[in-house]
Amino acid sequence: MRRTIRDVSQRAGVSVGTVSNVLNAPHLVSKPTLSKVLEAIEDLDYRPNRAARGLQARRTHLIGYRLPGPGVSPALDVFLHQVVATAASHDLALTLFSPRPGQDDLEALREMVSSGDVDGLILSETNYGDRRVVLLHDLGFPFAAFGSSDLPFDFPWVDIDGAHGIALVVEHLVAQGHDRIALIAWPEGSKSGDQRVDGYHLAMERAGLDPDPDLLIRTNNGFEQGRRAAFELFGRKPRPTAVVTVQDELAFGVFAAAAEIGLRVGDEVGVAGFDDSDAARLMSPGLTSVRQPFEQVAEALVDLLVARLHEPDGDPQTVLVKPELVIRGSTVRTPA
Amino acid sequence: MRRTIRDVSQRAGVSVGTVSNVLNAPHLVSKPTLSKVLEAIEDLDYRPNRAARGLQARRTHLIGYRLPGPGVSPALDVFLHQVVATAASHDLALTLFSPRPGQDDLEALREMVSSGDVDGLILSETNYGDRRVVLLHDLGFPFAAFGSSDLPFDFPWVDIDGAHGIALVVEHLVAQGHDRIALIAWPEGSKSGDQRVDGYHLAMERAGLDPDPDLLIRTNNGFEQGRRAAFELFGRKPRPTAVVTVQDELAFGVFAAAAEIGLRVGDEVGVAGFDDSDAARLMSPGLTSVRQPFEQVAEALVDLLVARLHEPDGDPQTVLVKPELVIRGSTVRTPA
DNA sequence: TTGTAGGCGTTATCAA
DNA sequence: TTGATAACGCCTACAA
Repeated sequence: MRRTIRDVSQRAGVSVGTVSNVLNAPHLVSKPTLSKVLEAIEDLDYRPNRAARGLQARRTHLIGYRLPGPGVSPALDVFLHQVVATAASHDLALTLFSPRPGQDDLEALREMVSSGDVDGLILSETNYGDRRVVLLHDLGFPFAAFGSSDLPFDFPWVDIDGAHGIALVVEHLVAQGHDRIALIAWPEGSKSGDQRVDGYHLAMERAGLDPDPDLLIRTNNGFEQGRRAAFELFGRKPRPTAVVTVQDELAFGVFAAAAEIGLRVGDEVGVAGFDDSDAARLMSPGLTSVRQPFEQVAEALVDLLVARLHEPDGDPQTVLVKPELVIRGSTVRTPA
Repeated sequence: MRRTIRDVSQRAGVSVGTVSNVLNAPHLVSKPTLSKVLEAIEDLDYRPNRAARGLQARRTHLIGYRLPGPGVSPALDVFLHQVVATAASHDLALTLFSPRPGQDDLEALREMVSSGDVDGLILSETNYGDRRVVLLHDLGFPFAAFGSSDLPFDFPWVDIDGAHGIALVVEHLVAQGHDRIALIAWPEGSKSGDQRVDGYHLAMERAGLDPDPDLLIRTNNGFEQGRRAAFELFGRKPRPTAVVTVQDELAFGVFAAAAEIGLRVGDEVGVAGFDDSDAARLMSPGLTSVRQPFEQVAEALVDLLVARLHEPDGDPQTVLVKPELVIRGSTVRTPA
């Protein structure tokens, strides 16, 4: 049974205004009235109606998240869980949306904004010159983005330091005695991809290693892509001693290529990935990989958005979180 | 800029009621008025405010989904995507929730219901005697459940025919010439787990094979659990020729045990899983597994819920979808 | 400290 | 076919 504030007021023998005050400004209410009203609320299992509250306050207490396409986002469950939890702690609920068939991303966004269905938005997979960010910025609509960009204005974002992640991998490999370290990366033009390549170059340089351009291959995500790239790399003379990839699935392609050539992963060639997917843990040998702290990202995104909601004109904050290296058999030689 | 229905009515030179009719009952409006109003809507980029609409109609146009804990639900991205898309086609948006820390599932549910924040709910991981289902049924609140149960009343659910899935696996193995087929299943007491065991028994019987109780091991999810169970099974005399599991990760544990013993998966022992996870595809050999059609489930769940919303007292519908066998190297002998 | 009244944006009702 | 008006449930003034 759904109760209204009026039901409560009648049961407690007070006016609706007083009940409202109990909820929103308890310090204005006398002790006895307070407890009387609280009891009535309890008895009736009353909760304020969000729609009505939102209508009056021009706030929906809802934030929106543009759901990425299937297969795009590793650990979506972890991420969403933390977004929901953090949002709840701010008395906010999360609603998901994605463009309707035939509708483009910007239109979908514009619709979210003009319908007033949400107080703010969380974007992910931000990229160079991201038009969604430009749109929301121009409209002055509160948002926070997962991923930085290269736009001529500041906006609130949270990013994972991919350069640091790849650098951790390279450092680890160097410590293992590797000196011909190859990289399988994405084609140029994605912010997160380029960050990872930068991290590779930086770490190679710091280790005093010459980053041979022949050891950098660019390709899209995928097992087969990784396999093909690995064959190419294994054909180079001298052969790379280790292959780093910007995504786990690429690394599994490298596993396959190594097996076909008869190279033992771990002992004869080091292989590392990025994402710390389930498969990385389950594979044999396990795949050394970079774990992205999605919980932290989720929490930071909501916090940044909430800050925006409260102070739309404050300076946009940004957060860069450091990923973590998970070392497994694929980069470690088994003792003889 | 957020516009109201009043802005539109003024621009079009009609009353707000007429604008509302254009939106909700266009057949009541004359052609010229209609186009005048539509133009004004277009010009102002007007969208009705969901909160206000919901307040008046006692409908929020929001449905809620209880987010399962991280790691529980394979292919959450696929599932959510389809839920969002199907919901959108019914003019419904999806909102996620999960119990606050310290709050139990039933309380969270009760809160969703009494706040009136959502029109209906989608539950997942339904089990025997599911108290959430009982609660919502007793309250008469619209919902649809992913997973059937054993309750003394009917309710709308969608389930994947796990018995059929495991039966497909067994039939496939029999066709490959296997006759000692073991099963690693979950402990008794879960509906979906017991379904899968039933499917095993049924298919064994149909194949004229004696289901040796020594070849059925019950354990919880996990790599290590699968590995231990496999060691036990491989100790039986005569040794099973194939091991079926009710979850992929268990199967990878079997892979590991086989490798340690020196048994070649595929050639010397057949192994099959359930879920068709990414890892199943990426492993070498690939893991034969049962693919669950989560898109279909998602679509059916929303459709069932919508039916409920429109006709709360109709007979609850149920949908049982058939999973699909994906055959990979783990159950196929490589030709010599 | 408590009560009353107006309005948030929409839809439904009823009269014109 | 259209327009005026009263809800829907809540919060914020302001009055008592």
